[in-house]
Amino acid sequence: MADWVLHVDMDQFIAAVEVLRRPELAGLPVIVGGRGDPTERAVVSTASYEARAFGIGSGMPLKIAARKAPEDAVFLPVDHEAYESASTEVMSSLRALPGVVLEVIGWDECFLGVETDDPESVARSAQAAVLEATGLHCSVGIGDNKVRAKIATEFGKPRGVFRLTVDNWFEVMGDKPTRDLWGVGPKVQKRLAAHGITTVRELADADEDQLVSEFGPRMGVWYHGLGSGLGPIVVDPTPWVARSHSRETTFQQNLTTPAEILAALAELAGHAFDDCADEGRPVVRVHLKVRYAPFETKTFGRKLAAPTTERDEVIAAALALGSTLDPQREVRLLGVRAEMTMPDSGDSVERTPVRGRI
DNA sequence: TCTGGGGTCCTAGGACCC
DNA sequence: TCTGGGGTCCTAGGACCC
Repeated sequence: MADWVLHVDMDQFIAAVEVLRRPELAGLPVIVGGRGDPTERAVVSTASYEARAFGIGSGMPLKIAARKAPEDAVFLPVDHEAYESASTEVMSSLRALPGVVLEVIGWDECFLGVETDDPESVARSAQAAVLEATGLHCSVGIGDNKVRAKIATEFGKPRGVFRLTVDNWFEVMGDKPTRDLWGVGPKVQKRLAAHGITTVRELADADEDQLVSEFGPRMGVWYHGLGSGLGPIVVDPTPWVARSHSRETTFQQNLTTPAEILAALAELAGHAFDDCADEGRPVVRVHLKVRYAPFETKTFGRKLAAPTTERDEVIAAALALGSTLDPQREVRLLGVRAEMTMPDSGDSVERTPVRGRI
């Protein structure tokens, strides 16, 4: 028996949840984002496969999506609670599978660790369990580590299963652009290309010292290994613990006066503090994010003199940071992040340098 | 043509200490 | 007249993910 990593990813999760509770939307282009008003400043969270056929995708401004969408397209507001509860059902149905360890990595995806000689059979059981419990479909990637399992899923979509291991890695991925690797975005793709590295195979064959001098000791080694599909194998069921909470808002009309900006900051800081307080942990640091119109973003923060559980102190810290903003410029987005103390847990966990939850 | 909101982690460089 | 070298902490910024 061998150890396998399965990556379970829901198909068009948010759109599927919406269609499930409104069966009359089945087969229509469904676009979920913002408050569901395509004339507002907001972006697409998820588009159904029918909408994707018109070139609409996640992250696209709703205004653009509206232009591409056909007459019968349906725009819906984001309903976090509905997706949260669907997500919980999905995860519990998977956790109930015999012999699996589950690590949640997002609303609609997770890793399963399992020891078996027939990972495809486990994958099919996972799909059946999720469908039975929720009426939703998912795809499953099978790998000999997390990186390969995660990438395999894309080849399984929709509703399929795909296996990617050291044996077929280069055959499947060798000629693909580096951008197809998990953790390589547009910027890193460009910096790699500047070194003559454009494909996965070229990344694997690259000189590691050169990558280290370009990206630093950690990321250089990580990217080099990524070319060969190397990655961690341990699936960690420990519940995820937030390190910080933030609130941000894009204003439909830009803010123009210091008074408006300070009022908005105080409100956001209060919400961010409350999110931390709900976890019973003090705030150690406050960050500000500001997007000046039209589109220049600045972030900066300050460590507090001491960890605090006082709401007023966190708001005061945010306002103090806010007083450094340029009063001459219009503000289109403000965000406040509150970082919390970490619970004592012997912080020796080895992390994967892929940003976001893992 | 217009670009959300919620997160995490890495790196460079300055400050400061010995 | 020439200003080390190592370590740690902090801040700002960048990049990526869902």
